[in-house]
Amino acid sequence: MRIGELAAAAGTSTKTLRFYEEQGLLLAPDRTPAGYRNYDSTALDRLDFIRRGQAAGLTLAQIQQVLEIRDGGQAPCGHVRDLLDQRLADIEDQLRSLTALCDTLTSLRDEATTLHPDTCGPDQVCRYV
Amino acid sequence: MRIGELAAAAGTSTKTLRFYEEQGLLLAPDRTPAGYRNYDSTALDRLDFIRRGQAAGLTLAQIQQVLEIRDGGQAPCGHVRDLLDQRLADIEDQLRSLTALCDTLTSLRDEATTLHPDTCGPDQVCRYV
DNA sequence: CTGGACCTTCCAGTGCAGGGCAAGGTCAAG
DNA sequence: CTTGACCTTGCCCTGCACTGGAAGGTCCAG
Repeated sequence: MRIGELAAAAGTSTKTLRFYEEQGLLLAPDRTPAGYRNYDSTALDRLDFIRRGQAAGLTLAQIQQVLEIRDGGQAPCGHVRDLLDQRLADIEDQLRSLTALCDTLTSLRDEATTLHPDTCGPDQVCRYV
Repeated sequence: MRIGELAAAAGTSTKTLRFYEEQGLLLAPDRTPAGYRNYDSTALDRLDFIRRGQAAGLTLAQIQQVLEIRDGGQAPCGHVRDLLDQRLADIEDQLRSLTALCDTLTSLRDEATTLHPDTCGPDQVCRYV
């Protein structure tokens, strides 16, 4: 399987695949005599795992760590649990601050709708913000 | 008021102030004979506005647009309303996808807690993700 | 044998919001 | 007179996940 086929199968670009290899996410595949990368089907599984990890909000560096543990022959379960816990805590923080921001913006918006524009004093930049 | 004083008063750094000036967010202040920036108190108001805009999730480029309209002598109200609307829509999207992600992660975590690590097959990278 | 699709490597840039450091000028206190 | 705190400009660096382009090699159909 050449790089273009794998990219198409995984729904990504050849650029991205070479980048992943450089970052240690994809193992360097065999090469044809001409130097072309020659992937086997496990590469696609690996890409699917990377995609699921990204969908879970992990960074490429974190995904790389998990793959490295697995490549070393160990089950990365404990590490993955820690990563998921950390992500959950981060996301709950983000949710809290986004919710607060949403409330603030909503009330700013409501003021902006009910107040007349000409009540803006020249002394302030904008009474809405 | 020199740049260090203004930075301290605004709770930011001199680097940031010079950066804002370069980006058109702060007007270029007068200079002392030695070439030092000499701010008046309106600069602090402007920085407060920038900080409020950032707190509302606007980018510096968007804040700069609002300030530019205001500097041009017009009230930026309509534009600000549009920006706030856009931000609100974006945030609601973010909230939706974060909530979904949170649910997904929570169930992944629960599986990771209840399943034994040794049920991980060697054929998959990690059954948790 | 030629054209076009594909592959290779390397270098550089994107967006956001600054941070770090160098080399030099200025000012007030001791 | 010197020390130290502050100021000036200029240039590159950060993190994240890619993306673009140049210059050249390979493979297959017509």
